[in-house]
Amino acid sequence: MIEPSLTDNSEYPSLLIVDDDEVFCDVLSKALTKRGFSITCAHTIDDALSLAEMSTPEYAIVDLKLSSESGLVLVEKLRNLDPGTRIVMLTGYASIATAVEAIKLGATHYLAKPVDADEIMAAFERTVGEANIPISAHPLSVGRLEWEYIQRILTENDNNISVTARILNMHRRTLQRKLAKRPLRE
Amino acid sequence: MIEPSLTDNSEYPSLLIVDDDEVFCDVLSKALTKRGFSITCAHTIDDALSLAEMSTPEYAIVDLKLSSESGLVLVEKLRNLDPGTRIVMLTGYASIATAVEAIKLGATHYLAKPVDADEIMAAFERTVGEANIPISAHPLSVGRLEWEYIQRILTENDNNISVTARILNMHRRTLQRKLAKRPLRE
DNA sequence: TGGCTATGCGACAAATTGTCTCAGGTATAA
DNA sequence: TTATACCTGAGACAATTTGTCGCATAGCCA
Repeated sequence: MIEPSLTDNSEYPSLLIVDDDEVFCDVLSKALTKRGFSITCAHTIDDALSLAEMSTPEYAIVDLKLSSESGLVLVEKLRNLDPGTRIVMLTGYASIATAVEAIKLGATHYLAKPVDADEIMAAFERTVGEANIPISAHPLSVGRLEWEYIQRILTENDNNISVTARILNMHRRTLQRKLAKRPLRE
Repeated sequence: MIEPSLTDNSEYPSLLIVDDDEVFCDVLSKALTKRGFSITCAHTIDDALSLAEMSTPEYAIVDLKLSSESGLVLVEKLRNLDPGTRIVMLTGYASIATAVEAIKLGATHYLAKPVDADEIMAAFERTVGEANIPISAHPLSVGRLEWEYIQRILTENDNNISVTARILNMHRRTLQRKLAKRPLRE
């Protein structure tokens, strides 16, 4: 569903939110409007593209897991439309593999849900280097390691679950279930 | 310690390995020499820079956690010396935040240890989008990966099972049982 | 000796996997 | 169009693996 903002021609910077979770879009939309953005929401890649082609947004927030297709392709297309667009990729299924891919495709930043509006704002502002990232003292938990590894093989194989399961010598049903679960925090 | 390769002027592509773990450097060095690279190793950022300034490497493998400083600054500097250098960042303490930063600084890829030489090779080759050519020989099965990882953390902690279990966020009883089982092949 | 921690292992419940099975989807070749 | 060959999500149920407790033993240190 396309929901053009009522303040399209405003002086406020335009920001496109793309997420299939409508509730999430609404909440985020309100929070960012209050912070001075002119918000537009889209719930599918096609809608997002239509909107962006009409008027390329200055900022964009894209969810990685959009129904069928990956939000990654949208990042690439938005970038092609306007290399100046600042894009933050958001996802509840964060992994190093997709983060690497997102940044290489031109995303400005990559954040794991849950996030709040302030973190997103900070992500838009940030430039390389000025962040002093603590090198985590602790190694990944085995569960997390497994998640990262699976994600890596999965992206290397075009997100083909069957192939990945075979490569990993793991039952497809099991892979399905692991992927359905959110990655454990930490 | 600076260890210039004996085949500096060879026809082989030059590859600089920067990791403070000497054993790891040696092992990796041998594996990559066999694959046709002219390897040089450095264990500190300063050494790495000295070497790179003398002759910028075509490829580089940089560990994130180098003694005091972060390997991230090295990525940036190597890139400044020669934007064409392909850099893979490696780390036993992977996190999404550092992965994002590494890629933004110009790293070609970011991998969590344990990795094998083939995976690193694949990372060098890969470019955005065209990703999936690697009929990677045989990535480790998740079970095998877990075993390798557990062994590493275990030795890093003096073979203390209780401590390792806590770090890995895994029940001690479970770790006991996993260790009791022999490592599954493949 | 008491306090603290590590270790091995038995037992049972809780959770995760392996298997099998269906019911679509999506290509491609005949 | 039909056939063939994949891929995918999901239900159901048994087989395994984990999480949890508990307990006895052992080393260390004040």
